[in-house]
Amino acid sequence: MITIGQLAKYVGVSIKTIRVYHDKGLLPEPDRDVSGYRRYDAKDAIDLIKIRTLAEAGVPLARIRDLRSATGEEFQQALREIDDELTASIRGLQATQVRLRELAAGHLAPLPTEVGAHLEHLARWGFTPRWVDLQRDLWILVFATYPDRAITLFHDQAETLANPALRQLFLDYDQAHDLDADDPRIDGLARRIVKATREHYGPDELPELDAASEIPALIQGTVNASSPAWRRLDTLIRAQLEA
Amino acid sequence: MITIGQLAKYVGVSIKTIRVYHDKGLLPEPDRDVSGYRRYDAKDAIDLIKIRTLAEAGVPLARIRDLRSATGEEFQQALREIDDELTASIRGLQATQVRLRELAAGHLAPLPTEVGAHLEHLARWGFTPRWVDLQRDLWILVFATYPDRAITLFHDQAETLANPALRQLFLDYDQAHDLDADDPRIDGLARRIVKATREHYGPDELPELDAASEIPALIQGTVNASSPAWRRLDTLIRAQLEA
DNA sequence: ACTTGACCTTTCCCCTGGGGCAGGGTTGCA
DNA sequence: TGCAACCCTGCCCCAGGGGAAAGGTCAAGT
Repeated sequence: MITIGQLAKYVGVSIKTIRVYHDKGLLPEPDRDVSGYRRYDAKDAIDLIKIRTLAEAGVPLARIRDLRSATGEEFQQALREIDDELTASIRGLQATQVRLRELAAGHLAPLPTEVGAHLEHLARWGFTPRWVDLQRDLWILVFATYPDRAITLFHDQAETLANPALRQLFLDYDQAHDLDADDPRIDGLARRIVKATREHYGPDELPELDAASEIPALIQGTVNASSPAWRRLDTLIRAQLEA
Repeated sequence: MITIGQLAKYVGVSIKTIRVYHDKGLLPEPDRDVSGYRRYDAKDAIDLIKIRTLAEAGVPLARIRDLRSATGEEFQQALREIDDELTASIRGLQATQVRLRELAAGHLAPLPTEVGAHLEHLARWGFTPRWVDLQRDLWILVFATYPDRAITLFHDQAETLANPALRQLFLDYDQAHDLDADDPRIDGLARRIVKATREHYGPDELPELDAASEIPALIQGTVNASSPAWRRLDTLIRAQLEA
């Protein structure tokens, strides 16, 4: 009949852990000797080893406790479930490891240099610093979120801005920030943007809308929050494109 | 400038999680709007994504917080360490899975039938119930701990007990339980046991001693605790074998 | 016989990584 | 003007223990 300390050392857990298991009903309290010390036998040791095997598999203590009163068949079934969960969490960790390595491999780099160059272009084309900052935030987010497709999206956007007529639309969008929400010029701008969008993508497919739902609504939220006029512009454009 | 709820949804965490990260200093508290709501920008979003990547790798929040002030080189070094730890914990889970499957495969079966038969033999040979119980505990433990080697050890032991002269030594060990610790018969028994051991294994290798250090000290502890005479016997045998 | 150190007992609060609730204020939309 | 859906802070809860306090017990050495 060994003491709690010997049992703990043998199984490789702390004394505290064994007492916690008693408190939570995982391991029955053994008899005490004359001085009130707990005294354990070999059965307790193998019970404890089983409990630890399950606990190390991530099974919550309450579930291990319930398993104590399970039949053989229920127990086997539970073990299969636990095994599956274990497999899933191993897969999860492996996926995390992949992401960790992507992080290490430099996807923390703020932005490709060509994007930085493009942002400087914007200022020279007459966009406000506010707009440039917004664009920087947008591309950081897009590159963080869709590292593989971001550069394509970026080239597409850069090409659009190389066209002076289209660029003017964006300049007008930028300027609209400070208009009153009910300024009639907003309606005109919305119509022109919708028209250009339809010409660019055809009447059937509107990839920009799809892209916009993937490219974080975060940015549109930012845009809308900072100006009532922009909010109205967004509402008008969406309504006309969906019509 | 988005709200906490939008940020949470975007990154895929709970609002609570973000607030916890503020409290723990992982993510700086952003500015508040006029109504006291936190307002976030894209930088916060990518910071949060980085934090989540590390947190999902099992990195404690305190360590992630410290990483915030690390240089690029320190950060890369930390990532390598985290990667290694992740590999180790995946290995650990896989090992747990193996043990879980052993458990499911029936290593919970108390004891092979031939061991049960052997224990009944012991009683008929004149061993006390106390000795038989001790042997049962021992074999339960050995089969739980070394499932692959236990049956070999058991056959070895059964063979030894089939020899009447050697069996008498164990019977004498059993009987010695109730002697006084300073009874001279204990010294005689110790000498006979040491002699038999040397004859059985030769003078150079003493596999029983090695096995005894692997086969849980738990049992020897139990043995020693239950009788001063047995304790003395153990001490004498060890001293003479090591000499 | 006494001390010493290692062990044991109980109770209590601490930690991490959040979840959930209470009780209140704010915003947007009809 | 109402209502749902936000947001705020503060609080307690969970698992799975760690560690400290304050005391009882045991074996060894002197």
